[in-house]
Amino acid sequence: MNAEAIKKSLETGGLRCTPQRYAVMAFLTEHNRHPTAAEIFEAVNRVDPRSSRATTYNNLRDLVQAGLVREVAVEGRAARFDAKDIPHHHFICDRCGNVEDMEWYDVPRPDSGSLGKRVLRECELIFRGLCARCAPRTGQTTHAPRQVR
Amino acid sequence: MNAEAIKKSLETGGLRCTPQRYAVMAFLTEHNRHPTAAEIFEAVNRVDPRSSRATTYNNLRDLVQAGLVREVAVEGRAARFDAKDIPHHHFICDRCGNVEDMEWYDVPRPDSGSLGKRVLRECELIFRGLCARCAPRTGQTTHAPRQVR
DNA sequence: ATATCAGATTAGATATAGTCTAAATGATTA
DNA sequence: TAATCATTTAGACTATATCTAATCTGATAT
Repeated sequence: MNAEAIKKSLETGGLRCTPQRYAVMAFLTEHNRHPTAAEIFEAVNRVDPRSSRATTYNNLRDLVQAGLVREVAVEGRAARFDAKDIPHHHFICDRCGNVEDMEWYDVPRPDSGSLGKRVLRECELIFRGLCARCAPRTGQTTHAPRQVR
Repeated sequence: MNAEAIKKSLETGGLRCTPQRYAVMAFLTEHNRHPTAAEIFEAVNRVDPRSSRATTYNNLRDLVQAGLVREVAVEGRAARFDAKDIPHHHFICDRCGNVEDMEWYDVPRPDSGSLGKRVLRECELIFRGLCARCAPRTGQTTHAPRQVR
């Protein structure tokens, strides 16, 4: 996503394209490593324009509300963020907590009976297990049932 | 799940059945409202045996590690817990953050190609939208893209 | 050009959620 | 009984995120 596209997507989302907001969005589109708010704050402050911690959080919240960014809550760890450009699912590592993108495929929706009066917005598939780096290692995971075998 | 069954499931998970641990597990099997750690702490302290905050957290972590309890991270809110007795998916309300059980159905797994060297433990389906209580109301959601229509 | 004003940014205080520590207690084994 | 290990506890501490009140910015109106 280039500068113009980012600018446009912000405006489409009803958000003014401020330097700080742009920096957050640009960082997220350039890195699909699902950074935490703290990492984003650090990253955008390594270069101008600077941005305070509060602003980073404010902008992340605005971007999530506008539907441009997704917030991924991870058990026992800081939330992670990623640009919602290409649809995808997530793989969360039991051991290191890293979030990785997984190829998207359609998810069967629940039938309207079990949905009741609820209004469904999206179906999200989360895979859990050990990531490629953690799989070869042994030892205990931090946030998952112990591995039975 | 009766007292004996809870006791047994703890022991199967390699956990001693202490009064405090039992109280946490019993509360979770009796209430499928996905309480937070704070709510569980409060609940088990309304009756004997009392349990400190640290113990409540310790026991929740032990129960999760033993695979008896599931921890559900919710964006911007405290984690929620539920007994893993009957398999089910989750519906998380954009507005109030409540977690509700949804009828379980089999999820198509990713093909081994996209999985790579990762080791898959489970596939979790999360539905998002507005719960039955929030759906009729208007106004802004806290942690979700604004509703376009 | 200047005034106005809503939105945005800021530093730092505050709140919330969860973990850690060290001591005491309780259960199990030798 | 003595030794050992797991568990519990109160309260300190850490991490994550939000709030506050002052200031700044830039668009629009005058």
